[in-house]
Amino acid sequence: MIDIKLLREDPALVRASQRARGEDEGIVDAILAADESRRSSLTEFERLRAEQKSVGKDVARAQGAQRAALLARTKDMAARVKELESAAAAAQEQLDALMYRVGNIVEPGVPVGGEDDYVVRKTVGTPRDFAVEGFTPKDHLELAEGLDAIDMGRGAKVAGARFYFLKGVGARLEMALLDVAMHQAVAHGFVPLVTPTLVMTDIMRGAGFLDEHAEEVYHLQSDDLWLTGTSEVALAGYHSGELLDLANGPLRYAGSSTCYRREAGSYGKDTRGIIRVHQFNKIEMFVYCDPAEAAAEHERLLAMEEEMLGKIEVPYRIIDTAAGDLGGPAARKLDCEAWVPTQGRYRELTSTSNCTTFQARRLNTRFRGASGRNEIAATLNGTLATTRWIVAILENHQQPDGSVVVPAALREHVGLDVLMPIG
RNA sequence: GGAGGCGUCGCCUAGUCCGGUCUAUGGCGCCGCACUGCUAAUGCGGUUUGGGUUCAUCGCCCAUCGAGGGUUCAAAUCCCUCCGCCUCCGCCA
Repeated sequence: MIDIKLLREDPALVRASQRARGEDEGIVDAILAADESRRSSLTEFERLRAEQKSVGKDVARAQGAQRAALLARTKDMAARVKELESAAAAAQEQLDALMYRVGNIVEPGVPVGGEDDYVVRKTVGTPRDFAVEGFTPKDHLELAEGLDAIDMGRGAKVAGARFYFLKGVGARLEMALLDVAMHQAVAHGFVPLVTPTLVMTDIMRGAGFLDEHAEEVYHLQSDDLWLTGTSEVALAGYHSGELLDLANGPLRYAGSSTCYRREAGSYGKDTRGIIRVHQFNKIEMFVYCDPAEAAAEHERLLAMEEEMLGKIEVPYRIIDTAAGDLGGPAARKLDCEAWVPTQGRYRELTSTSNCTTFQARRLNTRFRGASGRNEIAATLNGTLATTRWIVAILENHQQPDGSVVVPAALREHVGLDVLMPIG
């Protein structure tokens, strides 16, 4: 949620941000009006409540007929106070409902437009030329089946479409990848956390995952808990309601969790293999810091992702996502996309977002600012490894015989230099 | 699964049985001022967090005793639900 004071003081800024996102800018005026009515109804309530309290003290002191007279008066007043209180609460609710619909203020410099209007910041590495090498590359699933590394059929039998088993070298490869990512995180001072994957509604909403894409999230109705699509959710909730000490710099965490996504509305997209699945594993970086340091911290998270991508030795590019493609909490989002030979295009492997104070305001996460005042902290997140990385590793390191060379940095963790087809 | 105890403004703590004098007690810590070669000690004052009002300051007001409801003229205090911590019993490993 953005700061209502900012909206009051600089509505044009909020309108511009909404416009950049391709969202309703008329909501700004609706909020100003709702804020006005909230404040006037609150003032009205508070005035009568103050009177009620002071008369209540007289009641305590009064005796006999005088007391009865006061009671008659305060009885009516109590009913009126109750009305005004619920009117004020309703006005607050109305304002909140509108505020929850406003995305974070887009960071200056973010490209304007939609999904296809990203700006490529940098391209690293050169895709292999399989024509020159003299063979047609297999896609990740065909390779994995040859290696007996992924079993989609049995995944579907047991859990349905978009579920799978990682098996043998597939399982080993995933664990190695997550392990290498976690080691890197620790080496850079991140604190490892294995997080809950079920969270309460307040946390899910606070992290910003129930605003527009609630249908993307699995919900356990009988317990009213939500399955997280990323450990970002639990990590954002980790310090909710707390006053942080950031005097020694940002708090940096590396969360490890299984992630669950309903993938509603993606029928027919990426149906082959493990590119888009309902369940996968991820190492996620998460940072709490002073908002003044957030942009610099964002670059640090990106550097972490690049270091990790360097270890799997695949060509990739970095894109600056356009405003219209940002999630509500993000002020800026930078994705690293790896080259997938059989698709002839780059696919997202990591995503790092600067959420500034958007999540922390909802989750009431503050810190003691330089001025001595309590301020809302900034939060950032970024991917360090996911199951999907296997796709890029298999396809980019395949050989004509269907074997796959393990990138040097993973070899010790996998326990193999080359993954060999079975049979 | 069953029985019970507990949660107070940084930390500890009084208050809850029996509703009003709670504007939440006291200690520690912290901040300011005074005194003082310096430090310490001492004294005095301040010290939850949000919000409203105000151009702003001072101030005034509202909410806040784990969270949310309820009863009442009035709730830290009574009732209900939830969250968390602890103890015991049962069951499973």
